[in-house]
Amino acid sequence: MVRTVFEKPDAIALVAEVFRELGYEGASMSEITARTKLSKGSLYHFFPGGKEDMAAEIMAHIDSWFVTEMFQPLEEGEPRAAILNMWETTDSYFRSGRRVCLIGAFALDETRDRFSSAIRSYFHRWIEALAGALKRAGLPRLEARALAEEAVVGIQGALTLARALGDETIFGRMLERLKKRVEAALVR
Amino acid sequence: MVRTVFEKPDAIALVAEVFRELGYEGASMSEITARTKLSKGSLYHFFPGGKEDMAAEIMAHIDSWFVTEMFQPLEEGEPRAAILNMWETTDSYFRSGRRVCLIGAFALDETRDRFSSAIRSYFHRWIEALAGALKRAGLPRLEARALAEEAVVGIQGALTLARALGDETIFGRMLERLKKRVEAALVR
DNA sequence: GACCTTATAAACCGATCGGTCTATTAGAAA
DNA sequence: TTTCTAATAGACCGATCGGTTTATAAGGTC
Repeated sequence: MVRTVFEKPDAIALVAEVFRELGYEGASMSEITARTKLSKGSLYHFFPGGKEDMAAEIMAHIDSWFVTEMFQPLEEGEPRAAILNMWETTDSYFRSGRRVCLIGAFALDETRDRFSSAIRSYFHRWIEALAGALKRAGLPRLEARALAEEAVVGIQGALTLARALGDETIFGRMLERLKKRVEAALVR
Repeated sequence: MVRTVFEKPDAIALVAEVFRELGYEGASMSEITARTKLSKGSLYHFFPGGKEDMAAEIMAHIDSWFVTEMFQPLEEGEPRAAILNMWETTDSYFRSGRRVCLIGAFALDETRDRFSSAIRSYFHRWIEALAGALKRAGLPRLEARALAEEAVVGIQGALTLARALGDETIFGRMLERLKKRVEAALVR
């Protein structure tokens, strides 16, 4: 009998993709084992707390990825470069809109109540980090805040519509518009 | 024993609210009976096809509501008035962001595959209707198309973030921004 | 009041749910 | 090579799933 041995980071990434595709309730243990090829034994070995544990670890993993790749550069780095990096990172992470935002999806149904603080802090930090960078790049505080909010809203909305319409181009168009708007505000 | 007698439109509205709160997979029959006070007998009387039937009827109901209240005015009425009506209707329908867009939520997980054509046509018609009104109000075709897309994207994104952040004000702010942007484009 | 259609209640069904448990294997350490 | 721990496989569990069925009550029509 051939057995594949996984390590926890791989398990997190594999299970994450199933939650992304099926949602929290839709991702049954049998679907998770079928799609990831991880047996129940493996899953409960890595995630003793079951589904809720999996989701929590996945969200923490996503959050820390965004912190290092996007939020910290926005918070601490050269603001204009960090903002340009954000557009790039967003486009590649969400695969030009073909990939769902798991944290955004969790926010919509009752799953939100289980993970409300993780969900809230993810989006809050994203908006605040971007607003901070915009301010350091020269925008007045209120304008920076509004523009940051609008960008994160636009990204989430575009992800929803990309899937709803089955349209591979809408996400890129929206990202381009947001980028132009930010650049226009900065040169003004 | 006291029995309450329902009619189908009431049943649709009650079940819709449960799907909205729990999502398609999360809305189990036991949760639906508990929250709506409709027994299984009643539910399968009104919806012989079960959950899938319920969801399909609910989406059709929502769609036809939007057609009469928003899309047809945008398509046939005086464009500026219809657009103003759209902001109002959107704000009140989504209860200033406290209410989830069920069709948008269905688009995110595998539920989309069951109802893909209904989901696609709802958003497609919304964008096209708004783009048409903007064009009739004087905007060039491409600009009207882009602005319409941006408005629907912004509404969906604001709904996601309103729930994610537990913020009752973000939806109104976003709607106001979109409205301003449309008006600015029209007077230009 | 008799009759009939529509709607309701709840017991019941097999299938699947999330989760537990035991036995076994892979692979690093000595 | 022996030993030990981390990882895997899958049978098994009670609870809940979506759905069916039977019996009964509501409420309009005559």
